[in-house]
Amino acid sequence: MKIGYACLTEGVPHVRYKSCLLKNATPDHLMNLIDHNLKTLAKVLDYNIENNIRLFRITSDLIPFGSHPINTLAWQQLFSDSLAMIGQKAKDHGMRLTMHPGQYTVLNSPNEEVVKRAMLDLNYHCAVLDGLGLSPQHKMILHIGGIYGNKEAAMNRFIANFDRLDETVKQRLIIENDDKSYTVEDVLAISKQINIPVVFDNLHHAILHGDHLDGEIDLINRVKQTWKPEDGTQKIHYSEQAWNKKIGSHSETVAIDQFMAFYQRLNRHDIDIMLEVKDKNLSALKCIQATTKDLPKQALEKEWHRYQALVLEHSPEIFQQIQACLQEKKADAALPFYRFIEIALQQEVQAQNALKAAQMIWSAFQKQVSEKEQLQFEKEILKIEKGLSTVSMKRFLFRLAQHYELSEWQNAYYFKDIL
DNA sequence: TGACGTCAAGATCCG
DNA sequence: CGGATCTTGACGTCA
Repeated sequence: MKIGYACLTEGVPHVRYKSCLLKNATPDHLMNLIDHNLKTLAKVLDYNIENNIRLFRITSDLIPFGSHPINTLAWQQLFSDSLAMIGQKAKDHGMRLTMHPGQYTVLNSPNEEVVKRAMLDLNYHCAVLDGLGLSPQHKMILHIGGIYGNKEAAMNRFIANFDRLDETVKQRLIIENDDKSYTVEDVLAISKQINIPVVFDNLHHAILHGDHLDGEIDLINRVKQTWKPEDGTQKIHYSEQAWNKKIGSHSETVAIDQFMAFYQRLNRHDIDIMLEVKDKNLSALKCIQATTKDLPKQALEKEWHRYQALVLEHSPEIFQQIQACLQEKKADAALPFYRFIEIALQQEVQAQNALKAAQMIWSAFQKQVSEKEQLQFEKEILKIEKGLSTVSMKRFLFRLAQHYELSEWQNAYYFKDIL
C-alpha cells in the first residue's frame, strides 16, 4: 500500500513552481520556467523519498502551456537528461507517479475543437510520464466530462473518442467518478467498453449518493476488477468534505480518526490511496505514520519537531500535552499525537502565543545573531504585540534559519505560509 | 454572462 | 522602495 498526495507541498523550502501569462510565453522565458520547474520537481521527489512517501501526483503546470500552441519548444528532447534523471529517482525508490488533467480537459465534448485540445492535453501529460521513462503503471486520471442533455450519447462519445487516442495514452489512462454527473456505475459501464481501470473517489461517491458508507467498500472491491496486472496496484482517491464550505470542497487536513475508520473498513493492503486535501504532504505523512505498524520513535519525534512552533502558536496548552504524550514513549503514540495536532491547529492564533512561537525559534540562534538582527527581532516583536500580521516575523526568522544554516528549523511547518 | 476551482503572476496599495 | 494584499488569467460547462 502506498499513500500519497497531489502536486504541491506545504512547508518544504525552495520548492515553488513558476508559470507565466500567455502574453509573456516566449520560447526563452518558457525554457527558463521549464528548467526551474524540473529542478523543483526533483527536489520534491527528494523530499518524498526522505519522508517515505511513495505515491505522488505531478502537477499539470510542470511544463507551462504544455499543450498550448504557444509552447513550440521540443521540451521533451531539450530536457531529456533532466527528465530521465527525475524518472530514475522515482524508479530507484519504488515511487508511483501519476498525473491528472483538470476539469477543463474534456474528451467527450460535442465540440470537436474541444476534443482536439483534450487529446493534445492528454498527449502532453503522457509525454511527461514517457519522458520520465516510467511504465504504464504510472497513470493519468481523467473525468468523463459533460452531459450535454443526453448522458448516454455523452458516454458513447467518450468511448468513441477514447478510441482515437494514441496507444501510449490509452495504456496510461484511467477514469474517475465525479461529484456532479458520472457515478461509479456510469464509469464502470464505460470501463467495460474500453477496458481501462476505474479510480474510485470516496467524496464524489458520497455526494452523488446520500449515505456514502453503505456499500462503499463493496464498490471499491468491485472496481478492483478493472485493474489488470499490467496496470499495477488499484488506486483510489480519498478526501473529506471541508466543514462550513460548499459541498465537494476538500478539507484542510485529513481527520485522522475518520481516515482510520475508512482504512479499517477497507481492510486491504493491495491498494494505493491518493489523498486530495489542502495540507497535501502533511496529511500524507500523517496517514502513513498512523498506519505504519511499529513506527520507529524517531519518526514521530522528527514530525513533532516540525510541528512544534506551529502548535505553540495556536495552543501552548496542547503543546504541553503533546510533550507529555511523547515522553511517555508508549507504542502507537501516532494516533493521539495527530489528534492533539488537529485540535491545536483549530485554535485561533492569539498575539501572545504568536510571540511564544517566535521566541522559541529565536532562542535557537539567539547566541549567534548580530546586534542588527537583535534590533530587527525587537521590531518584529512590537509588530505582533500591536496585533499586526506574523508574516514579516516569519520571513525574518526563516531568513535567519537559512543564514545560520539551521536546516532543522528551516523545515518547521511554522513557515509553511511564507514559503 | 458569470460561477465554478486552482494556482501563481501581475497590479496596486501602503507605510 | 519593499512588503502586504487584491485582482487577473487560463481552461469548458452549465444555469
